[in-house]
Amino acid sequence: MVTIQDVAKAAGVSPMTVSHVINEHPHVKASTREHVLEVIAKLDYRVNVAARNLRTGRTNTIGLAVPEIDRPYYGELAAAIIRHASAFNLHVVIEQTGASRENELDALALSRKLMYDGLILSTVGLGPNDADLLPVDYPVVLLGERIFAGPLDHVAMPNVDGARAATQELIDGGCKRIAIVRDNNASQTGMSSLRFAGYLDALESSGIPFDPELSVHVDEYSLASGFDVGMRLANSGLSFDAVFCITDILAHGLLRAFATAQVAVPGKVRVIGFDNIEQDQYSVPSLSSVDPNHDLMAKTAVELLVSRISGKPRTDQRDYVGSFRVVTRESSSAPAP
Amino acid sequence: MVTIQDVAKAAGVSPMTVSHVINEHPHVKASTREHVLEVIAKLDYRVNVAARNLRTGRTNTIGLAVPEIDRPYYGELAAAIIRHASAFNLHVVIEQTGASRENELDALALSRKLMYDGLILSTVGLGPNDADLLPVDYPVVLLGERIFAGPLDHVAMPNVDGARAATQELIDGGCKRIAIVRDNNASQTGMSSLRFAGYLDALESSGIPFDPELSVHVDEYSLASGFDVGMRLANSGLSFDAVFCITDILAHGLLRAFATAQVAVPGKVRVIGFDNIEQDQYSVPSLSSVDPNHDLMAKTAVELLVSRISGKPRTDQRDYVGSFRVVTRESSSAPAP
DNA sequence: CGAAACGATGGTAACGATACAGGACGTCGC
DNA sequence: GCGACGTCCTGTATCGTTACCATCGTTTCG
Repeated sequence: MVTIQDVAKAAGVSPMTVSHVINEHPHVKASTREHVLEVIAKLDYRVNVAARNLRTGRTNTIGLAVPEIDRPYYGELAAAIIRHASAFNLHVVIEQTGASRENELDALALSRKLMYDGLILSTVGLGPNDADLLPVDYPVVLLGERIFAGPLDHVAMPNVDGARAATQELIDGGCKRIAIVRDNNASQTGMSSLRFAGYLDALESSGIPFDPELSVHVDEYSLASGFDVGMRLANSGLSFDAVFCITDILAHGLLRAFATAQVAVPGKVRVIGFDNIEQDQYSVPSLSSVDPNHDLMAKTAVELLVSRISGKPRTDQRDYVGSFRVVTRESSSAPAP
Repeated sequence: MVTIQDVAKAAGVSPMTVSHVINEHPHVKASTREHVLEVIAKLDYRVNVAARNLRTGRTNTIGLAVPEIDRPYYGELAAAIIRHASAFNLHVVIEQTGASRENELDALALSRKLMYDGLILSTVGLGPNDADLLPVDYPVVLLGERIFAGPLDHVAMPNVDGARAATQELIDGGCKRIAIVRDNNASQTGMSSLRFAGYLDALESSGIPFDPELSVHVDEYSLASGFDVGMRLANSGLSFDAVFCITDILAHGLLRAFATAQVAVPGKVRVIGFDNIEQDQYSVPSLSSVDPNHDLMAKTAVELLVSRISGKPRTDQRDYVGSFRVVTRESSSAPAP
């Protein structure tokens, strides 16, 4: 392996000068720089990142812990985060936590092994009781719900407002019996509860009573669960004229179930989701949704993390709650005559 | 920061003993181990990964370079690779190359900076002329086409056979005018050409003449392109009774276009894709596809890479070509009476 | 009973880069 | 003419860990 020493020797300068050239420090004569660069090219020298990391105490790498990277929502988020991180010369390591509490904590532990300069953690499994386990002295940005009282930076979706607007969209379409599909996590702080709260809000302000029978539950956010719940609803004998799925992936599973069960959407039942994943535009029918502006969330999270990494003191814990807009598509529109 | 020295001092042993404990070396008395572990826990000591990397020359991290992580195919692949890599205690850094040649080369360069122990490279942008740029002395597994003559390990999909089988599925369904949607990359070695070859094969062995008008092209593999091409086909006035899309993502865009243009699938036109992404089961209509067994490919790629990393000489460059099966769903089945 | 083998521990020297401090030289201002 | 400052370059001392080898008991076995 060719080291910085070898380059220095071959170029007739000190290792420090080579280092200065590599790191684009000023105060290196143009001719020297050229020459060193030539030698670097000739010897095919590559910096040893491990050595640099050890010396500088930085890795230029951040961790991104998400439940599963093959869910479209997280895929799109990860893509955006990687893109924004690369603007700061940061690499991104993806940890799949499978929404398990242990794995989320593992990701944190890794960060603190100095493997990452910081961590963006999409919490799903952690609960309020885990607040103590979170490091205060380490750059972490939580993406998702504000579960903790602790002083951590936080980028959240407009869950309550978005869900209220989604429900309102259905109400505005004349629907009165609006089912909601959510997960059965009892936590009061999770996404599910927040979106449920928005749904209740919207019902209440329109004077529509909430029917507990119309709140149906899934175990996980997947197409398969959405399909199951769609089938259950279709065959339940319940009367309903709309469904709000708290994530798009559930909605797509449910749409498929309704197609199979011959429940016309939007003819008989209107459907709306949340997340505005790309697929929404291309399903049959296309899916109305709440667009939380992934890209901006990703950008915000990265910037927040970068500012922590570069040493901003944690005195001012910051919360960012994104904006949203409702995107109306076929699934919640009046059917063509 | 608490170092191994601090632990050693506090435990009354040498740093080496602590190191042995951490790395689970044998020949440490159980009581000593216990005690050291206690001290580690008490001091909240964490290994400094950078120092370890420097000393051992390994990072326990591999790179995965894919065009875009938010495409379902790559998302599913990445999820599988991360899962399999973690069985070897390897972390995965994802680089998005955007299918550009430069970025693919960059990913390689990073690897050689010893940032990664090895690289799984999903080539799309590189061409046969770039063979020289590929390192022979570095663990790399190519995922995708065998573009290079060079001695690199390689995990490929059964492109030709899979495409032949997909086309045959349509022929078996009685179709005679079968369109193909592929990209307009002229390279003879790329996925597009291979799948096209399989398509031609199938036509020929059934004595169906190939009509160049039925070969339509896209710029990229995306829902949007699939939609465009679907619209173009629907409005082209061409007569066709089936479409083979060389990736599922194109097929889903196309299905949506056909829904919009009121081209009945499978009633009027049958459609089949390639990749068998999860979404295929849940679209309306559900999409027939060729399943290349992602998970096995991911497993193979990781294992191949691991064997190179652990020093197997590169004398026996290995090619692995996966198996496949055709999954028949609504889009290529006789419509319900 | 002595030699060999083994189990448990520790000393030393890197791994390859950069932080820091400082030296040599030239230029500028007054 | 002389100090002050800026430019360009270099020597030294680590960063925290593990590889390698040595050491010292203790056990085993012929």
